[in-house]
Amino acid sequence: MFSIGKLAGATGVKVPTIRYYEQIGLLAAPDRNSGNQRLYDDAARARLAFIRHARELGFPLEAIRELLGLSDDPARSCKQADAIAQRQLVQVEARIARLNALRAELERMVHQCAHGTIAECRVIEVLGNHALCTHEHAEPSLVQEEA
Amino acid sequence: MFSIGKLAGATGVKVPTIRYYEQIGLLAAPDRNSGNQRLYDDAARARLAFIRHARELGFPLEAIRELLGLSDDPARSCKQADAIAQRQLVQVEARIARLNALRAELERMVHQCAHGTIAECRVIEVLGNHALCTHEHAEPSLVQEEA
DNA sequence: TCTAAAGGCTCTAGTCACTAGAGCATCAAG
DNA sequence: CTTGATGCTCTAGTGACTAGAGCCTTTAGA
Repeated sequence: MFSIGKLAGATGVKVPTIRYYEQIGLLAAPDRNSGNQRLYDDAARARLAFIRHARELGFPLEAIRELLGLSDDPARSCKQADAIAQRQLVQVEARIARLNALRAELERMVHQCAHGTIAECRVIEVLGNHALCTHEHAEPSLVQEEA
Repeated sequence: MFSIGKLAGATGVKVPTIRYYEQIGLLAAPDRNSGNQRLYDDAARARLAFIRHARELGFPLEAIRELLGLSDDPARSCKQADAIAQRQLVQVEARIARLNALRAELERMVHQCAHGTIAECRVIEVLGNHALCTHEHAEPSLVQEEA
C-alpha cells in the first residue's frame, strides 16, 4: 500500500493531478488510513499507469475514461478501443501536417529577415500581410489543444 | 468604418473573440456609435489581421502582444521580433518531433490489434504497460497546448 | 411608419487538464 | 519531542477562447 506521494513517485503523475483524477471520477477514491490520508494498492497503481500512458499518447481524459471502461470488460470485442485509438491517430496525423505547414512558414519568415529595423522586418511584414504567405494555413481552432 | 460583425467577416476572427481581445487589451477599445456599438477603422482591421495571422502561426497571445508593441516602432532593430519568431519555430519543431513519436506508437498499437476481444487487445495492453512501447515518450506537459 | 429579424451589448460561467496557494493536520526520522 | 516533509481541503488561476442569458439597436421589407 502506498501513500499518494509514493504513488506519484511510482507512476510519474504529480500528487495534485492524482487528486484531480479522483475528483473527476477517473480514479476511484481509495481507502484512507487513520489520519485520513489516501492509501493505494497495486491495482490503483496499474490504473494510474494506464492513464498516464494514454495521456502521453495524447488521448483526452474522456477517451481514457472510455478506454478504462472497456478494459474492465475483457470478454468484449475490442472494436471500440480500436476506434478510439484510430481516431487519436488520425488527429495526431492532422496535427503533424498542420505543424509542418507552420514550420515551413516560420522558417521562410525567419530566413528572409535581414536583421535590420522593424520597418524592413520580414517577420513583422509577413505577419501583417497574409498574402505574403506561400501556404494557406488553417484556423487556429485546428491548431488548438494537444496530443 | 465597420461594425464588429463586418470586422469579423473581413478578418475571419469571430465576434466574441474580438471583444475578448479588447478585454485583454490586445486590441484598443474603439469608438462607439450613438447606440453604443463598436465602430472600427482600417487600422484596427490591419491590427486584427496581424493578430489572426500570428495566431494561425501558433504564436501565443503574449508573444503577439510583444510583436505588436515592436511593430509600432518602425525605426527599432528587429532583433527581438526575430527572436520571438525563432523561439516559436523551435517550439513548433519540438512539437513535430514529439508528435511523430506518438504517431509511430499509435500506428504500432493500431496495426497490432487483431480485432478480437478486449482481453487480447493490443491497444489496451500497450496502454497498460509502457514497457511494450518502442520509444520513450515525453511527459504530457511537453505535449500540452498548441501552435 | 411599423415590425420583425439580425446583429449588438454586458455579464457570467464553462471548456481542458491541470497548477498554485492558503491554511491547516499528520507522519517519519533524528 | 521536535521538526520538516508530506498530506488534507478548498478556492482560484492558466490560455484562448466559447456559450448562454437577457437585454438593446439597427436594418430591411411591407
